[in-house]
Amino acid sequence: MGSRSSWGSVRKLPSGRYQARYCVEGQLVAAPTTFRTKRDAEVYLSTVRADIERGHWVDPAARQVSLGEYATRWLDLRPGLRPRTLELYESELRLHILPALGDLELTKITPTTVREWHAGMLRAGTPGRSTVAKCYRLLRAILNTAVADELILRNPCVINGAGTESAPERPIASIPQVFDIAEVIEPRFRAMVLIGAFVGLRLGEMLALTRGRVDLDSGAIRVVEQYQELKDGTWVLGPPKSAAGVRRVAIPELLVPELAVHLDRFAAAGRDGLLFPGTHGQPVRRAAWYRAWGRALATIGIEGMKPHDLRHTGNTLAAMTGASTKELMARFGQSTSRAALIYQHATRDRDQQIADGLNGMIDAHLKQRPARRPDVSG
DNA sequence: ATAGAGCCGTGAGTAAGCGA
DNA sequence: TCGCTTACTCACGGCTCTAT
Repeated sequence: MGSRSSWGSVRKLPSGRYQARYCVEGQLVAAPTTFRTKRDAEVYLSTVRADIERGHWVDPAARQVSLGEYATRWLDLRPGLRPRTLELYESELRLHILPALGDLELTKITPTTVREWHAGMLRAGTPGRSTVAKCYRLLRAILNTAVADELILRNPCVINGAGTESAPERPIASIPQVFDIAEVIEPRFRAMVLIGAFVGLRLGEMLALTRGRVDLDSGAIRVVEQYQELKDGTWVLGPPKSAAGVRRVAIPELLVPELAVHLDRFAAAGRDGLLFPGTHGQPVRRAAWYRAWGRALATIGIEGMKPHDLRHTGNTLAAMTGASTKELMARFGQSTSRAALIYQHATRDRDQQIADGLNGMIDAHLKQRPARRPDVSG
């Protein structure tokens, strides 16, 4: 006969050891281990009771769940992830997280475990810092869910700043450079360069453009979807990166004839015909575009510029026209002012140039006339 | 403003294709 | 078969949206 209270009990097993059990939500839960003395079992029960009262109780069954099992389930329960993100998470888990931590039970993962895993990657130098930060963020996200599921008390990912990545400022193509690139790039990509720079579409958005989305009469492009290319080479047509990505963007008038020529020569037939079709009717492959870009830049001797930098050009030029941040966000499909500001760094540089120019004019003016002190007496 | 989370871009390495 | 080009795969690095 064991000792009892309203919620838990201790009993002596045939082995002579003591087992503590208690009732949670109508279920009888046994302690994960047995105890040598009845007193030890009772102490255990009292700590469990205290945890329950503080809201800190964790199901002992959860202690058996390994990170590997939990991470797999975590991914399964996120059907809303975009395909590319799913691919990314799977490879981060497979390559960097699970080999090191996958066999550990959730409750065995301590801040020290995480710290050692994280420091180990940084020390090794592979993967790069950006990937390390990504892996850390994914682990933290998974363990946050484990906290919410009440499988662990707190998240052991507590390294300050480990989840953030620093992004260097990107170069910006000047208007002459944009046209230089457009001039020498494979002709089927010419319009892509111009649209990228002066309409500022994201690559996936350009790939999903069809004849029907381009209205040369009113001079506008409707962006309503984007194409993503997966590892296995399949294509996924989906919504743009954010809700703000669905938009109508006006085309600078001088670009209209360029687009007319492109439609004529390169776009697939029909209203649903892709603007930038690949050789087999599918959207043109990213790699083909990057290669063409690389060759074009090599031809004209520009270094370090990447296709996505065209979008910076478009944003920055648009900012220089005096567009407000709101207007820029609408044009470039950004949903936060922070994103818009990322693209406006060069405008601050430009402002400095303006100030410098003014300075020169004032300087020239002052040199032409005798110095006169400002009259501050009256 | 910052942290957390999600998404996209890039390029090295390798396989496949192809003409000489 | 060789040597070159193109296509493909994979893993990494960077950007940006959302929540707080």
